[in-house]
Amino acid sequence: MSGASWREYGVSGLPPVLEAALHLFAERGYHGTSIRDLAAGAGLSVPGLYHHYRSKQEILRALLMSVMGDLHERSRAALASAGGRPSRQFDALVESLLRFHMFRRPHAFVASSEIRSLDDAYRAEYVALRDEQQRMVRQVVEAGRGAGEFMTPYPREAARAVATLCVGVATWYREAGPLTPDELIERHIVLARGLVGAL
Amino acid sequence: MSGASWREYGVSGLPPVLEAALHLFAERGYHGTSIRDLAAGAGLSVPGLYHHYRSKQEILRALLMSVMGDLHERSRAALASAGGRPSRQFDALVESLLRFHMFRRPHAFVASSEIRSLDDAYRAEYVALRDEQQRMVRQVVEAGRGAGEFMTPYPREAARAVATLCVGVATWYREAGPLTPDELIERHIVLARGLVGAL
DNA sequence: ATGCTGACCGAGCGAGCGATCGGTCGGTAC
DNA sequence: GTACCGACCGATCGCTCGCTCGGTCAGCAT
Repeated sequence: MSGASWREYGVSGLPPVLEAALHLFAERGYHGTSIRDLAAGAGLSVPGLYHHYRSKQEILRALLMSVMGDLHERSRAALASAGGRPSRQFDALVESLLRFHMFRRPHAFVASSEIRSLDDAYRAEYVALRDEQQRMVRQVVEAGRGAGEFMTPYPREAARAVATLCVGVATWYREAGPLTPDELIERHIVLARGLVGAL
Repeated sequence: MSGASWREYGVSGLPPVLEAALHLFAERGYHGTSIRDLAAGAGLSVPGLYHHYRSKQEILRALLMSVMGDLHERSRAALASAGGRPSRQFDALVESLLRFHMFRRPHAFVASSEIRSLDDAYRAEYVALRDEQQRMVRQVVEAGRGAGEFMTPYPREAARAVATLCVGVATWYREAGPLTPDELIERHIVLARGLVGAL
């Protein structure tokens, strides 16, 4: 999760409690999952679980922060590996977002659907990370327009649409689908380029 | 909600209990909302609420079905009002989807985020409605490609992207935003046309 | 006047909730 | 050998959950 390439996705390396929380939250939601479900999923007793985390809320926070940290690290790595041209940066960033939302599908799904279950204090720091992510896309799109590489008349809306498109992958992607991940990525990069009016 | 034009959005006309459920579910989610919250929101006692609905689950079902029914009716009306050319049908369908996700934002949000809280039996009938909605977009895109009006090499993925784009509006749209609804709709129709390669 | 019906409510049920108490146990340090 | 530590558990706390029981009461028909 740390030194690896932004394109590589192995096991997610989450601590056992968070791994269990991930799948339970994805299936039933935070409020639909009890502390006993979490303990059973992690192979622990209820007090055993409280030995590792101070509250149910802290489990949610630790999970969301870990997921957003991973996404953020990969996005920055993708941008950094793409050289100076905005159109190349755009392709890399979109590819990275697509891969993340395919190969970390439950992670991304829980991260976006359980923001509202976070306590106010935690939510603020989380939303800051999420906005920074959005800003990365917007800045690349605006840079591309400035460089004459993207022709969209609405760079702000186009950037948001690109982000929506990538994030939306987590709602429908299935491993058993008719297309390979690489085929899907290629097609969606084409769609994303269409959104920003790439030449 | 019944005989009106697909472009018009007044008060949503939901029964009081469902109106309360809508706002509470949007804010805290189904499992995060108690039957006491619902009763208080509707100005009723707990047994008073059970006089109108047999269970909490049935309240969720009634709400989601009402929302999907409205969406479906408007989409069909939009298509029917657009004449025979696929590109006109596409514009009308996209506009209708965008309007719905702007002016019925909490409705659409709850409908998409609380599917998993529906019991299996109810979920099946709901998903059927949702798939039919998706199919309407796909058929228009494929018809447009067949008629030589859309040039996308990936009609299936483009159709899904258009639907994702429209549905995504419900996650970020705010009345207080810098653009008027009509401006937003115009820009997003341009983006959607870009996705399908409209001429 | 009586009886019926639809719309409600106060009180409270058993079950399950998140969280905590006071432990036990296998290791490591000295 | 003994003192300590992190990792964990059985039992149980006070509370809230979805739901129900046994009513009340206004309005209307007979």
